Amino acid sequence: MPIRLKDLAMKTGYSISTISRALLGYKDVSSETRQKIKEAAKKHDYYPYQSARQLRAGKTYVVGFLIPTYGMRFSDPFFIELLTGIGDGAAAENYDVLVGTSPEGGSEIEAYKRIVAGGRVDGVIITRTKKSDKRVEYLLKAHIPFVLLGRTSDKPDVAFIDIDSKSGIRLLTEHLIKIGHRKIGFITSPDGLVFTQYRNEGYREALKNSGINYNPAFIKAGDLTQETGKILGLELLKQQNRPTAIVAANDLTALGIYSAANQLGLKIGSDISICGYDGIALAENAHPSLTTIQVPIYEIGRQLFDMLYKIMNNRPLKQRQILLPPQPVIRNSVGPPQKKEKQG
Amino acid sequence: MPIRLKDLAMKTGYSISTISRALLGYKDVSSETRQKIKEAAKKHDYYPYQSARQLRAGKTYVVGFLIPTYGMRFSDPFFIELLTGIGDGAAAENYDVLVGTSPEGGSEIEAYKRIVAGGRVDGVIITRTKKSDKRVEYLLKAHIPFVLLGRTSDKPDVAFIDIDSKSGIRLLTEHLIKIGHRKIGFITSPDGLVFTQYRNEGYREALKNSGINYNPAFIKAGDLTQETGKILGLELLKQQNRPTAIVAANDLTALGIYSAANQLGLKIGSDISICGYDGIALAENAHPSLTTIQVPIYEIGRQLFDMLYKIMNNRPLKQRQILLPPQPVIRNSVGPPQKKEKQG
DNA sequence: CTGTTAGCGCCTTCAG
DNA sequence: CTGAAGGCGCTAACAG
Repeated sequence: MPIRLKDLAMKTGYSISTISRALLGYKDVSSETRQKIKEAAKKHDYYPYQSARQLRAGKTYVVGFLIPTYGMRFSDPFFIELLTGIGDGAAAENYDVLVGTSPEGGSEIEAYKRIVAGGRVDGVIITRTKKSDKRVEYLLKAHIPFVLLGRTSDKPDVAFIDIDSKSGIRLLTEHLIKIGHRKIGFITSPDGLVFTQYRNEGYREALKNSGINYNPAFIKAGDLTQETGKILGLELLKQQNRPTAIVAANDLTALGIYSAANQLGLKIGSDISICGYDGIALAENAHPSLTTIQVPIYEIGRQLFDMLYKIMNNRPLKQRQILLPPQPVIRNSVGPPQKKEKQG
Repeated sequence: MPIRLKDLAMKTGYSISTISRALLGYKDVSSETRQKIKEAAKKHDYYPYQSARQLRAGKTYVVGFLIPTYGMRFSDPFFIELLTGIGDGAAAENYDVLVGTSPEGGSEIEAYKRIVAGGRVDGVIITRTKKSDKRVEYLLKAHIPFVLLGRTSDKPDVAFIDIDSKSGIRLLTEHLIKIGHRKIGFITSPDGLVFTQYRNEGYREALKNSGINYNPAFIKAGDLTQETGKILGLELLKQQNRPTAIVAANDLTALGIYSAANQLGLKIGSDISICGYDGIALAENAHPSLTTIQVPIYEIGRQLFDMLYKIMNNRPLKQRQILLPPQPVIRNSVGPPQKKEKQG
C-alpha cells in the first residue's frame, strides 16, 4: 500500500494540510517542520496520488498520443523515436504520456473522444495530419490544447511543427537531376495526408524547373510501409523503360525499394539511385547508406511536447508554427545514372 | 467543456445518481428513463470524467509500459509492434496505456516509483528482464500487478510470457551446422539481460552437441542495436580466420551485420550466413530476407495485457507462465559455406 | 505558522 | 423506482 498524506500526518503528528503545503514548498510553514516533513515523505516514498490531485486541479498532467496504425504489423521506427522524444520532454515536466492505438478510419474520432471528453489528458499530439482533419476539428470544438506534427490545410491558426517537405523532396529530386538523372520515379504517400501534397509538389516542381516531363508511369502511391515500397519498387523497376532513380516518401518505403532493386540484381547507387525521407537510424546503417532528408525526430518530439506544455499552461509561445528547413543527407544510395542507360 | 453528470441532470430533469445508475445499466431504474438518459448521454457525447471515477474506484484503468531506451536514438521497431498489441488489448477492455521512457540505470526505479506509488496505473508490463530485476523486486513490494515479457531468475512465481530463446538460438545454430558451417560467430546481447544467458546457452549447446570448439574470438557482446551490429560484425568478419556464419541476438543486430558484410563485399547467404531473432517486419523485407526466430510480437502484446487484466481484476488465469516454442524461419540469408573457405 | 473545512465528479449505500 | 448524502485524496481558502 502506498503512503498517503493521511499516513504522513499520523507519523509526523502534523495535520494533512500542513504536510501538503510543506511538500509543495509553501513559505508559510517553518523551515524546520518542512524539513522534518520532507524527510518523512522521502523516507516513506510518498508520491501524491494522481487521481485525487487530478480531480482537485482539474488537470491530469497527461498528454495523449495516438499512434496511427495501419493494420497490426505497424512498425515504423519513426514513431518510437518520436515517442521517446515526447516521453522525455514530458518526464522533464512531470507529465505522463498516454498512448493509444487508433485504427485509422471510422473509430479514430471515437478514440479521441474517449480520451479527451473522458478528461484523460490535458492535451494531445497529432501526427500524419490530413487535409481537413476530423481530429483537428474535434479538438478545436472540445477546446483542448493540441499540437500537430505536420500542417493542416483549412485551420490557419493551429500550432504545429513541420518540415518543409516540399523543398525537401524538391532538393532530393534536383540533386538527382543535377547528377544526370532524367527518369526519376516517385513512390508517394497516401492521398489524404497533408504532406503527400507537399511532397508531390516538390517532386513536380523539380522536374518542371528542369524541363523534364511528368511521366505518370513513374509515379506510384504507397502507404509508407516497407512492404509496399518493395511491391511498388518492383512495379517501377520491371518496366521496359524504367527509372534510373526513385524518390520515396519515407525511408521505410525506400528500404522496400532496396529489396526490389536487390531482387532484380540492380546495384543501388549506380544501376538505380534511391532516396528516402525521415532519416531513421536504419537509413544510415543500410547498405548502401540511404540518401534522405534528415528529420530530427527525437528533438521534434521534445519540442512538440514543449509547445503543448506551454499552450496547456498558458505560457508564452515564441512560435506557434514552426516550419523547419529540410536537411538533405547525400549518401551512397545515389550516384550518376549508368552510361549504358538511355536517358530521356 | 465536456459534459458531466450534473449537466445531464439539468437537461433531463433526473438526479445525478439516477443518471449514473442508468448509464451503468443498473436494473433499478425504469427502462423508459434509462432509455431517455442514454439517449441524452449519447447526444451530448458524455464520457465519465476519469479522475473522479478513478478516485472513487481506487483504480485508474491504466497500465504502465516503460520503454527501455538506450540513449536517444532508440528505435527498435519491436517495441512499436509490442505496444500496438498492448494498446489494442487495452482498448478492448477500456483501459489506457501509459508509456514512459526510462533511462536505463539509476533513475529507472525512480520512474517506476513515480508511476506506481503515484497511483498512476493499476498494473505494469515489463520487458527486457534482468537476472535479479530491481523493478520486479519493487513491484512485488508495492503489491501492484505486473507481467513480464521474459523470465527473471530469482522470483519463481511471477507471471510472464517468454519465448524459449535458448532453444531458438540452438535451432538456428544447429541449422547452420547442419548445412556445413563450423565457424559460427555470435553477437549476443548485454550481459545483465535474462535472455542473454539463454541465448548464449543455446549457442554453446549447439556447438557442443556437434563437437565444435567454442572460440571466444567468434563471440561479441552487443547492445541490440543495428549500429553495434555493424561495428561488431566488421570486427568478426575482418579477422583472418573469419566465421562463415553469424548468429545475432536480435534482428536489428543482424541487419547491422548485413551492412558490415556488404561493406566488405561479402555476399550474404553464400559468403556469409546471418541469422537474427525477433521476426520484425524489416527482417522479412530485408535483402536477402533474414533467417530468424519469428516472434508473434503483436499477439504477445495482446496476451500480456490480457494476463495483466486478469490479474488486476482477480480473474482466473489459465497459465501464469507461458513459455512459447521458438519458430525458426529459414530464409535466404543463410546457405552452405563456400567451398573455397577452409572449415575448422 | 498551523489546523479546520470545503469541494473537485463520480459511484454507492441508504431513505423514501 | 428515484433522490439525497457521503467519501475517495488532495489542495487552497479561511480561521486562529
